[in-house]
Amino acid sequence: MAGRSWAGTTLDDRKAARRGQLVDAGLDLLGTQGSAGVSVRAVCRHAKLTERYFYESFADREELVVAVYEHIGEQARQALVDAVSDTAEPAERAKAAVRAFVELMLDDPRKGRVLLLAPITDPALTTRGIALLPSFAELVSGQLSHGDAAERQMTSIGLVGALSNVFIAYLDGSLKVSRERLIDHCVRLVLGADRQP
Amino acid sequence: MAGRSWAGTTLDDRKAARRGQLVDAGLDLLGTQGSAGVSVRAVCRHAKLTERYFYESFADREELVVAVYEHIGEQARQALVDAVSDTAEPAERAKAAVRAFVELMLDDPRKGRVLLLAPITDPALTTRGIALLPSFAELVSGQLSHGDAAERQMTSIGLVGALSNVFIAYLDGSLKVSRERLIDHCVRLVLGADRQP
DNA sequence: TTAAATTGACCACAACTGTTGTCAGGTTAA
DNA sequence: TTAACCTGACAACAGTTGTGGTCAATTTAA
Repeated sequence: MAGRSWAGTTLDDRKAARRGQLVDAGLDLLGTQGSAGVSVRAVCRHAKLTERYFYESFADREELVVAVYEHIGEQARQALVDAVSDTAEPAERAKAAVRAFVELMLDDPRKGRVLLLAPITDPALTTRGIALLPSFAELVSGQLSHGDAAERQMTSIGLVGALSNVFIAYLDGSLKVSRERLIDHCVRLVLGADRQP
Repeated sequence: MAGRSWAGTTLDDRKAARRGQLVDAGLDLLGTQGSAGVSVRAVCRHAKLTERYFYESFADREELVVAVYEHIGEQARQALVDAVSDTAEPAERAKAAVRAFVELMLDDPRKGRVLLLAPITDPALTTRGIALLPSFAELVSGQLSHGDAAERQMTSIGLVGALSNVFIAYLDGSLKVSRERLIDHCVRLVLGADRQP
């Protein structure tokens, strides 16, 4: 029986808590050491749990990685939606969205690295094409007005690449500019992505 | 004595040939299976040589990876320089450069993946900040006229990111456009990177 | 022919991986 | 207190890794 209380909490609660610890540990490792640092054993050591509990919540190493990525992805999506829902004017919306994204990543760079780097470095994510960023780009830039479908697709892909690279450079310290200038530049990228040649 | 002839060739020659085989094998693995596929043993199996000869030419797994990256980087640089040296008119130069780059990568996608993906996926490259692409961007876009140093740096980083992402999408098949449209779009990206907001 | 140099096939080591299993103890409801 | 359950620490498996070494066979210059 799952509802039976044990040590003050129910079994399901404790199981969920352990799952949370594992995801947190996964975020920590994926966000600092990258894909190679995320082994079942390392995650367990980090979460101070034994392998037993890993396989209680995840079938695979892969499943954990996906869970971490989607966990962060959901946070980012939510942050974007919140930021956008406040304002109606397009330029302001873009600015608010970019600002929300930057703040999410600067307040916790691990999240930025998971979101931007993990999908290209970890096979578990690469294979499945679980790339949330393109959908973010659509969300941010609304609908691009110029060009046909292929044109818009290229523009959107390029925009995501440009933003990612700028963020990454900022995160690893090779781009030294103020937070405000970074945001400004990214806003201009977003707004300028849809111009006639 | 190194000049002594053996089996028709000198020792140094054979050593260099083996080194070449190892680098080729490294390119093959890094360009298809990614960073994780490049282990000393896998490279040796692929090159049909034994570990002994690996350590004859490289101290580390790391050294091999760097050698592969720089090998391809040099090829790309050369292709760019050749393409640019033909024409003087800026727009034509950009077009020629982009075309040369695209052709290099399409004729051998492994090279594209090594050049674009390896520096962010392999720790041996990530750590050392061996990213040739920024210097390529400068070479391609000449000198950006607008903005101060930080502005130009952000623009350049963004441009590289945009191009990389478009290339990558093209390489893995998620972007289905003709070669000509791809080149056109990239040329517009390069030319448009340096416009006033 | 003899002695030296080169080669390739292995083997050894310790460390790590994913995954499953066992087993002694603690905690709780009955 | 007893019996059911939960927990944590391990062990075992077969595999891979980086890095080094050994040893017999081959190839050549002398």
